[in-house]
Amino acid sequence: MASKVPIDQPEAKTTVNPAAVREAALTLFAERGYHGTALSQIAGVLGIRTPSLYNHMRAKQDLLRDIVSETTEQVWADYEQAVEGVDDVVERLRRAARVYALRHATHRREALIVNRDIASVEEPARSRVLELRRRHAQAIKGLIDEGVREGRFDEPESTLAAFGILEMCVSIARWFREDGPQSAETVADTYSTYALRVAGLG
Amino acid sequence: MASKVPIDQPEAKTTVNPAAVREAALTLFAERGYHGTALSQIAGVLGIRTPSLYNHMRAKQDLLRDIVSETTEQVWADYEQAVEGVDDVVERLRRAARVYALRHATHRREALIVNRDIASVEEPARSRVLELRRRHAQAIKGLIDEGVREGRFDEPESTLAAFGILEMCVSIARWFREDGPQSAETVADTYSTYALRVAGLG
DNA sequence: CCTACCGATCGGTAGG
DNA sequence: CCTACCGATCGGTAGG
Repeated sequence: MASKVPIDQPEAKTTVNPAAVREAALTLFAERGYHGTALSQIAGVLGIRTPSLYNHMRAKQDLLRDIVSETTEQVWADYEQAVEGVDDVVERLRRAARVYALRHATHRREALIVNRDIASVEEPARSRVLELRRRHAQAIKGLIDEGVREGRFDEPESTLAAFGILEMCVSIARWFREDGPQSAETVADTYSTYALRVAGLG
Repeated sequence: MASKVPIDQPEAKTTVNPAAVREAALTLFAERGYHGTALSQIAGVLGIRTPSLYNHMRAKQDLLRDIVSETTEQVWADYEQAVEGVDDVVERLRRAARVYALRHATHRREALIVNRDIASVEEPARSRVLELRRRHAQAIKGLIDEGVREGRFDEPESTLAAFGILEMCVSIARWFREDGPQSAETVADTYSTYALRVAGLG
C-alpha cells in the first residue's frame, strides 16, 4: 500500500465543491445553453466523472434554477437599492439604468443564461422569475411616466421605451470584455445616458 | 382494398413539404431553442413519424443553418436597400434602424433563433453569419461617426451606441405581438426615433 | 409515408 | 471520489 497518511491539509489540489460546480455550469450554460450542455462536460471541466457531480448538487435543473432565480432576485434588489431615497425622477431612471447596465457587464454569464434559458426553468420558479421581471419593467415604465408628468421626459410610449432601455442594457452582456478598452463602470455610465435620451430627456 | 382512386386533386389535407418542415422548426426552435427541440417534436406537429422528415430535409443542422443564414443575409440586404440613395446621414440612420426594427417585429421567430442559437450553427456557415453581423454593426457605427463629423449627432462612443441601437431593436422580437395595440410599422417608427436619440441627435 | 432498428448519449442511481 | 449500470431518448439509416 502506498503511504497515504491522512493529514490535516489536503494536497494542494483544486477542491470540488458546490460552488465550483456552479461556476463550471455558469460558464458552460452561458456558452452552449442549458440544453446544449451535458453534465459530462461540467464534470470534465472539474476533472471528475459525471456521477461524482451528485455529491455537490441534486439535479441539472437545480443548477439552472438557482442561477436564474438568484440573478433575477438580485436585479430587483439592485433596482430598489439604486432608487431608494432618490427624489429626482431623472436621477432615479439614471441610477436604475446604470445599475442594470453594470450588472450586465459584471455578471455576463448569468445575464446570458437568464435571457436564453428562462423558458427551461421549471415551475414554480419560472413564474416567480417572470413576475419579478415584469415588476422591474413596470417600475422603469413608471419612472418614464412620472418624468413625463413632471415635464422632465418627453416620450408617450413609455412601455416601448422601457423595454428598449432594458434590452439595450442586456446587450452589454453580449459584447463586453473585462480586458476591453472600457471599464464596466464607464460602459454603465454611457448606457444610463442613452436610457435618459430614449426617455426623451428635455 | 378500399377505393383509393388517384385523382388530380388530393384529399383536402395539409401537405407536408420542405416549407412545412421549416415552418414547424421555426416555431419550435424559437420556443425551445435548437438543442431543446427534438426532431420527434417537429414530426409530431406535422402529424408524421420522425423518419418521414427525411423526405423533406437532410439533417436537423441544415434546418438551423438555413434559418440563421438566410435571415442574416436578408438583414444585410435590408440595410443596403434602406440607405441606398439616401444622402442625409440622419435619414440614413433612421431608415437603417427602422428596417432592422421592422424585421424584428415581422420575423420574430427567425430573430429569436438567430440571437439564441447562432453558436450552434456549424462552420463554415457560422463564420459567414458572424462576419455579416460585424459588417452590419460597423455600418451603423459608421453612420454615427459620419453624423458626428457633420455635427448632426453628438455621441463620441459610436461603437457602444451602435450596439445599443441594434440590440434595442432586437428586443422587439421578445415582446411584440401581432394582435397587440401597435402595428409593426408604428413600433419600428418609434424605435428608429430612439436610435436617433441614442446617437445624440442635436 | 411507414416500421424496425442503429449506436451514441442523456440525466441519474446503486453500491461501494 | 469511483465503476457499473439503468431506462429513455437522441439524430439518423435500412428497407420497403
